[in-house]
Amino acid sequence: MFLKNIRVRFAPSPTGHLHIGASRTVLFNWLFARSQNGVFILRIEDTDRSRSTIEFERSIIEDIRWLGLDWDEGPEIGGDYGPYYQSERRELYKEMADKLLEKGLAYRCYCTENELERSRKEALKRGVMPKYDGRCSNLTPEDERHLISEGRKPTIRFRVPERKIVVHDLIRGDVEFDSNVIGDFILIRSDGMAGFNFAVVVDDAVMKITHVIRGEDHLANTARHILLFEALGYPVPKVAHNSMALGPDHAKLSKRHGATSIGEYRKQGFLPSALVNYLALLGWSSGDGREIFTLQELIRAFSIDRISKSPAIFDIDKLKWINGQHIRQLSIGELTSLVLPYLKEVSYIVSEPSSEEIAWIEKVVEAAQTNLVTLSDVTESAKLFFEEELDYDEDVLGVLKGEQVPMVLKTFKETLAKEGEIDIEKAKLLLKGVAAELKSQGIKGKEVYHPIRAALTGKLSGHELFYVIFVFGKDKCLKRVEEALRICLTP
RNA sequence: GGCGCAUUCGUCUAGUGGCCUAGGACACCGCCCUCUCAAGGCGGAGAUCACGGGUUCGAAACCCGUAUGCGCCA
Repeated sequence: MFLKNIRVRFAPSPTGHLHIGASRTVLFNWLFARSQNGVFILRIEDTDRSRSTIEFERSIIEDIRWLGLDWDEGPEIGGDYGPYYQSERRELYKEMADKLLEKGLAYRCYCTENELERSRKEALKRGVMPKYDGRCSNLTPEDERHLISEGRKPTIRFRVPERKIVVHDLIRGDVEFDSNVIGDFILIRSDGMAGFNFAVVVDDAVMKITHVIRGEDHLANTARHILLFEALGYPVPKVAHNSMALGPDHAKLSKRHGATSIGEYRKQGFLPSALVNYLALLGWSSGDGREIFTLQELIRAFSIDRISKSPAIFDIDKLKWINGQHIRQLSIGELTSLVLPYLKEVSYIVSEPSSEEIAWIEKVVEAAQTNLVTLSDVTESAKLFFEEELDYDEDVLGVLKGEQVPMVLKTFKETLAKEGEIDIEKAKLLLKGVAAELKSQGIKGKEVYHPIRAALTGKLSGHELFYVIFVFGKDKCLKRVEEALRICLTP
């Protein structure tokens, strides 16, 4: 049933926040690990010290956790294959590079940036592919001594063998590359830091990664990786490259397209379960047409071979729809606690609410639930319940001036006055009763409900009326009806 | 410049040679429900399966080429 001893990893660079594209990759890795009873590893690729920051690292970790994805090895929890920061693995990279140097599979290159740049331009001018020409590949010890005496600091380059390389991609099938299009690339830079391609391979090899699931942008690099795994004497992990996430203009998703980081979606009031659900659908499908999933359900349904090959455009409308679906599946209690921060933000709630207040807020939430697309919509939806003053606009006043209105409101008021505590069922029945009574006097549905809505809310649209009565309670309703009666009786 | 990947309704996708006069979902439109806005239910419109050649009795599906988009290398 399960593949054996699966180990996968997600390896972000802390040079920015966790964005949509990357979070889809984490998700796929995590889902694969969980569905195969495997191990999910988080590794921080902070080799680029100038661009990496601790703030980004924290933000990425926080966002992954918020999405509901946990890791078995990595930052904060450690593991048997650490350290899980590339910046702490310099010695290892050096050791591995030295091994390749010894075996003659790598060599020191003393060319300077300037020299390389010059030959690159020249190649370009001649219309030839600009790749490293291997001029340092056969230096004698004497040559090297001479170059060092000039004060040159060497890089270590991989001696790329002549051969065909076939990448067996789990999503794309076999992809063939010819190594003669790859120049001898840098393993260790002159400052001693490992190059990206070398660090990834060393880490994946030593951490015993069995499956590499990552973005399509690394597909071509995989040819280099395979060469390195073999040179180092490690088994080549299985690879799967999922497509890119694009903006509506088919360009790679970026700031121009609005919110790109997971954190921004969280602030806007998207649920982690909805985001994960949408992300899964963006480039994967269950095959049976099902679209709404919880994380647990995704684990059961997931398989790598159902990941699609073509790039996917991020569609905020569909995300919104899925978010609404997830919001409607929440219990009132759950939704209430999720919505509290938004109510506090606009000062509808100022201090920690008592259990009595919570009970009332839950009523508000119940009324609002089917109207919400994002959690933050609650402030708009619940406005009516938190603001004391009513502002009747033109249309509303028009409705209140209707001929039948005094009678409707009086009937409503008198019926309500006889009631005790009001719950949803009672509110429904009460409205029905009022409507039935007035119907016998020739006043129809709309002429009943509309004025009552206008009187209670000052609006002509909004929540189901019985919710309004339920949330307001008897006294507030009576007060508002009396106010409205005064208005409609004033000529 | 070379190499690689991709291409089915506006968008995400189903589709692994006959079930495809191409199915579903979002968005859009209409109807129902209803005091209203949503939600929900029902229905509609929307894809010459990028294009051109083949292979085959039969192709969205397999092969070749072209175009476009994207990526990688430096």
